Amino acid sequence: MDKTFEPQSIEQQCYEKWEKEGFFKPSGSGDPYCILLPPPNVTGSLHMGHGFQQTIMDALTRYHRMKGDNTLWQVGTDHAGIATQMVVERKLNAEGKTRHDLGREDFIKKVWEWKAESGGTITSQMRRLGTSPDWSREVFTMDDNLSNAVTEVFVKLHEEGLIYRGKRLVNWDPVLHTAVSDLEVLNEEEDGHMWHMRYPLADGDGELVVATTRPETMLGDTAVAVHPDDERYKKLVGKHIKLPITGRLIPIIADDYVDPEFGTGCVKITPAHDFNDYDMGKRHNLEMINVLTADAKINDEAPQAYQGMDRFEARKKIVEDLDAEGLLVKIDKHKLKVPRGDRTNAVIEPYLTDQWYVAVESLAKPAIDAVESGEIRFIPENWNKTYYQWMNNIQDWCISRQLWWGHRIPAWYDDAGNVYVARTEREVRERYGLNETTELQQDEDVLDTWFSSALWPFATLGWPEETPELETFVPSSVLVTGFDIIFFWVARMIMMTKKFTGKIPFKDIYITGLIRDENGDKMSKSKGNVLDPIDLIDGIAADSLVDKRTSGMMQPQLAEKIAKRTRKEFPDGIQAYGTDALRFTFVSMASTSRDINFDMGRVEGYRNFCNKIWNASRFVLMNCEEQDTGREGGEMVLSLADRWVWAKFQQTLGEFERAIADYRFDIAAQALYEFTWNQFCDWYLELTKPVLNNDNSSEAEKRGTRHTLINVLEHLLRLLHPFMPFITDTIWQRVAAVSAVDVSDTSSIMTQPFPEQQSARQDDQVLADIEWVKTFIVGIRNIRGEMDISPNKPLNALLKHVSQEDKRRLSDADMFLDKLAKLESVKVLSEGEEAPASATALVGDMEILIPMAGLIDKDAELARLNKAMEKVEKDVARTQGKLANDKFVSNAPEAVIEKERTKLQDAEKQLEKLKAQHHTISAL
RNA sequence: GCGUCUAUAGCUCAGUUGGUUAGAGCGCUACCUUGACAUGGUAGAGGUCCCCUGUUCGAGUCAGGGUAGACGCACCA
Repeated sequence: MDKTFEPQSIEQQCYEKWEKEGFFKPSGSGDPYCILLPPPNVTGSLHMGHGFQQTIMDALTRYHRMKGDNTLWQVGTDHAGIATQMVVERKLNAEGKTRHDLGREDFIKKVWEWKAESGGTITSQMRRLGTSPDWSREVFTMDDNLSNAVTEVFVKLHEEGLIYRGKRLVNWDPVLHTAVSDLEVLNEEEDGHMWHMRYPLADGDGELVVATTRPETMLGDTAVAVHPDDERYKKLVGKHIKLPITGRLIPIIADDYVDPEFGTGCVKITPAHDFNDYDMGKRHNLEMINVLTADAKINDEAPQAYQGMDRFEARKKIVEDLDAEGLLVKIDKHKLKVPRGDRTNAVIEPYLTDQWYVAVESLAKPAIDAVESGEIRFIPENWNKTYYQWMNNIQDWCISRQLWWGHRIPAWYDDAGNVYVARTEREVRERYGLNETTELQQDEDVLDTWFSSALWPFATLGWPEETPELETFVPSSVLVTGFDIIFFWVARMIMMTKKFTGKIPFKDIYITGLIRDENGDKMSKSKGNVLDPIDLIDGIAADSLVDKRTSGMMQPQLAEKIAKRTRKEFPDGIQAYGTDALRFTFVSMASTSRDINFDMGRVEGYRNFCNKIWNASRFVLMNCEEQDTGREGGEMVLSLADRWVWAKFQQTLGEFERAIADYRFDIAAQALYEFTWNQFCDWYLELTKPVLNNDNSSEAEKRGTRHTLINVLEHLLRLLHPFMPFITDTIWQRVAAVSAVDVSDTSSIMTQPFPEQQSARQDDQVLADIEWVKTFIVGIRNIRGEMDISPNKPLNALLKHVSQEDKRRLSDADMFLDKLAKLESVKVLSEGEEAPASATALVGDMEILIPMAGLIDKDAELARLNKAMEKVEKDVARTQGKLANDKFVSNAPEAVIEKERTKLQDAEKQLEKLKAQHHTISAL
């Protein structure tokens, strides 16, 4: 094995083998365990959020697979209607064409071509991450079987009256020319103005002043509203306004919705361009005049002077024109929420169009019940509040999109405009008795991408066919996803899966935090702080990283700043840390918090951890390969350390499994790290050396230690495997051959069973014994460290107050003590025997004395003692205070009081010894 | 307006139902190339647990109030 761990040299071949051997498929036996991959956009490439969530899913998948569960990780990609269409359109634009030049059919062909070429990016990146989904079941949301499911669901919901078509005000993206759902609209507060405009009464008898943030919509005003009880305007209700510029007559109406305190108390009503006005228009039966085109220009409903003008241009002109006529009262500064499309960032326009909707209320009810009853569990739990809040106020879902890429709506129109819904045109004709002479046109619209995503839990498993997978893997075990798509996706899956299978889609919903940069900023192209997980795996030179961060920017003016920042942060680029280090970083960051600041220092730390595992394994192999490890039998004697490391391993295994059951991957990772580095490497490996490098050790002792070395490592690799698949499998190949593993199946650690709890190996006595050994050794090292005694200088130790148990431990562990503390001799003083002036360390009641002659400086030792006494004195004072408090003694549980008493006794004893020591030394 | 979350070492974060001296990694200091590993070892320094008031024998942990910040939903033209 190489001296340092080189991840690049092992990962690729490992993965190819796993996939080729079919290790990712469900075993077909055991309890079902299933995870659905949230399908990434087929246009996408792997970002830190994917890396994070997929590492967690893969860890769970590998863990359950090793546990013997019938484990399926269902994988697939999403056609991502808007995103994909935009990507391909942009490519066309670069060639000087638009999608309209191609026409619908050819454009869609182009998208499929693009998908065939570039759609595999994200799945190949997933492979780099070591994920182990069942690729043989990979699906795409536009595949025939999924498309059939989409059609089926649409038709069924329509039959039940839960899908309907209607002309309503929708959120219209004037750049994309499509309706979008409420969720796709982001409302950000922006600086704007409030214009106060004079609306003269038609009878010439006065005027009303209305206040608006959107003066251009006045072209579509069909009323002015006041509050019914507003004394100022009461008598005007029923009269008419002569609307400026257009000259139309519009009524003054009364409605509770108007807040008399706000603005002037008079509201212009534009039912076709404002959601509240729309509702009021319905209530009062007002005319709805649409004055905008699909790209938000003024249409020909408006006076000619404004036609064809962009809405913001028209705003300016209208304000000018009103001002010229003396109808502009004032302009105030005003903050308002501006709706923008989440894809285009264009200002969204409420727009009157025909769209398809899902009536969600009846679907929401069972979906709420499923969480309230505890059948579905959010982790962390508080996310259910977010879920309830939305579900209890859920609005009908606009599912039609005026795009070309997506599932086309299975509805057909005849020349008279009648609409027929069925699976195919032929079914329409059969069902509605239409012969071939009736011309039918399929609806031009496609469905919201989330409509098909909502079917993911059952459509991927074969629905509407009744497949065995559907039977076995619905509900799935856990959904791992971010809180940003609870409404978009999670809630809708629950509704649809309940509706169409009667079952819940998943039992647990593990909501992960959002990965941010080290300053807590969201990673974004425009901030130039994006990290690519693949760059952390492979490394990247500074120049390449700068190029990557500054190319293809929406705002090229930021490039210079980003380049500078990047060079400052990564003057030497990013090192190649390898997949296992990155994965371990992800799991160790997976605590319950909502935002996770990604810290490069941790990746480096965990890369070092990989190297530690690598080198520890080298040590083990060096001592076990071509040696007798007890594989073929033979007498074995286990040392105290051997028995201890097994006990410690058992403890760690328990902690790990508890943490995984609680989805506390950070705790699980911490347990692994701590055991591997601080116990196995720092202590156990050191403790094997006195046995193995000792001519006095018997062959049975050596065999026992080698056996323990290789087999604890073998178990440890299996324990680590779900988090660090590559390094563990690579090392395991060599370890297995020497260990007690059955050689008939050593193809991969992946297919090995997960380590099991063995009560025979739990041993509290041996744990305490080694604690004693550690305290002994650390005590001596302490003296060395603070007294500036070279670690190479052999010491002679004297022991005072040695109990029977100390004596037993001394005899069991003497070779460990001699070697690790570098002792030349250990002598037990008999009671009353005089000791020379010494530096001391305490192990319980026992005192270790290192004679000072020629070694130890008096003042240094006094300083050290003073420091120790100070600590203990503080402790004594605190504990005494507690015990002197009657209230504490009478109220606290007996166990707590007892603890305090013991503590005080120990501390007092210690203090006494330290004082005596101090006294002796001072007297020198 | 309604709701959720966060504040602990220089930095990034853990800290279970209240109960020993509040922990880890990185960084920092000193020493050490000891035959697994300098991507290492040994020893160490470093904390007003955001503030205030309570509850309690006892509060980083519970309650109330505040400060600073993040987010979601609904919104007044």
